[in-house]
Amino acid sequence: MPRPRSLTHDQLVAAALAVIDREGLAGLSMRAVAKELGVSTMGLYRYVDDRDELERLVVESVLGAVDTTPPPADAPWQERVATMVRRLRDAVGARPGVIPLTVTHRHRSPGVLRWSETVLGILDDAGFAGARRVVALRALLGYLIGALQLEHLGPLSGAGTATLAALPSADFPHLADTAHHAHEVGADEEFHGGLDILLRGLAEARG
Amino acid sequence: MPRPRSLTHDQLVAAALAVIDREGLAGLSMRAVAKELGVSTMGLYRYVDDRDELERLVVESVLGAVDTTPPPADAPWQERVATMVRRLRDAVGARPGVIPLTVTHRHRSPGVLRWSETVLGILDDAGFAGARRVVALRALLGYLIGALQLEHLGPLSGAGTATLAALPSADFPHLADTAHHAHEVGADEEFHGGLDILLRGLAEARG
DNA sequence: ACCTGAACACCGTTCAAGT
DNA sequence: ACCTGAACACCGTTCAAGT
Repeated sequence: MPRPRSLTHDQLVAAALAVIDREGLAGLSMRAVAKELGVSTMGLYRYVDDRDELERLVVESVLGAVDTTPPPADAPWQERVATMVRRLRDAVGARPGVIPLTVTHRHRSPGVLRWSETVLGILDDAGFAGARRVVALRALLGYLIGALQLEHLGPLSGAGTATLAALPSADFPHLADTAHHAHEVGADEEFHGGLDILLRGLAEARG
Repeated sequence: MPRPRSLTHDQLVAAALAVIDREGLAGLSMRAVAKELGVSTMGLYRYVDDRDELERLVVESVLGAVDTTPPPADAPWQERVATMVRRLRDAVGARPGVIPLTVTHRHRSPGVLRWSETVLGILDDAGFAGARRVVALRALLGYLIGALQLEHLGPLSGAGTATLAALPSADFPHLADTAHHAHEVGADEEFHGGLDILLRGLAEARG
C-alpha cells in the first residue's frame, strides 16, 4: 500500500533556496537540504535522482517564473524584445546566488525554451527569418547571459572597481580613466545601454 | 639552506590542463594534479596557497596567452575591435574545458585587463568617451562571455539541437522552425553574426 | 628548506535494514 | 511503500614528522 509522499518538488526547491540564501551556493549539499527539511539525507533520493536533478529543479523554479506571455503587439518590436530581456534579467537578479547553476543547467530549462519561443515570435513580426533569426536570438541570449554574469560576478562593479582604481595607470591609462567613469554608471544603465546597442544593431541587420 | 624548488607554476598548470583534457574539469583535484606530477598531494601546497590559486593559474595561462598588442591602426575601428574579440575567442576555444573556471576567475585576470586596455584604446580612437566607453566595453565583454558559453555549453548546437528538433512543434512553432535553420549556421558564422550586430549598434551609438 | 603521510571534516551515493 | 543509518569512495586542507 503506497503511503502518500511527504514531500513535493516545490518543498525541495524552497529548502535548497533557503540553504543558498543562508550559506551561499557553496553551502548547498544534499545533507544541508535534508537537514533543512528535517529528513534523512537519503530521504531526498526518493524525490530526486541525484544532486544534478535537484539543481535542475532550482534553476527551473527561477527561470520558469519568468512571464513569457507576448508583450502587447502594438509596441515597436525593439521595445517588446527589451521587455522580454528585462523580465529574464529581473528573475535572475532576484536570485543571483543561482547564476552559476543556470550556466550549467540553462540548456535543459523549459522556461528558457518558452522565453525563446516568445522572442522568436517577436523577431518574426519584425521581419527576421531563417538564419538571420537564429543569429539574432543567439546574440540576445549571448549578451543576456554574459551581461548577467558581469553584473553579479563582474570586475567593474563592487570590489573590482577598487582593484581597478589601484591599477598602475602608467600601464593601463584607459582602464584607469574608465574606472573613474565606471561608478558614475549604475548597473541598470550599463545593462540597458548594452541592450540598446544590440537593438540598434539588430534594426540595422534586419535586412 | 634553501633547497631549490623542484616545481614551477608552469608545471602545475601543465599538469592541471593534462588532467582536465583527460578526465574533464570534474576530474580536476589536488590529488589528481599531484599524481600527474609524481608528487605527494601536500607537496602542491608549497607552490600554491589552495585550490583556488591553482585554478587562477590555469585561467591566467589561457587568458594570458591572448595577443593584446593593438592591431594596425590603419584598419577601421570596427575591424580592430573584431580582431581583439576574435583573439580572445580563439584562446578560449582552444581550451573549452576551462570555461567554467574563467567564469569564476576572470575578474582577477591580468590578461583580461590587458585585453580591456587595448580595446578601450581602440574605442577611444573611435570617439567613445566617458560613460559611453564604459558601456561599449561592457557590451563587448558581456557578449563575448555569454556567446562563448552558448557556443561550448549551449542549447542550439550539438545535443541541444536534437532535443530542440524533438520539441512539440504545436507548443513551440518558432523554435521548431529555428531548429531547422540552426544547423545551417556554423558556430563561427553564429558568433561573428552576433558580433557584427553589436558592432553595427556601436557605430550607431557612437554619437 | 622542502616534502611526506596520517588524520579531520566534509562530499555524493550504494546498500541492507527497519516500519 | 517509504524512510533510515552505516558504509564507501571520494574531496580540500591541517598538522606533526621526516630528510
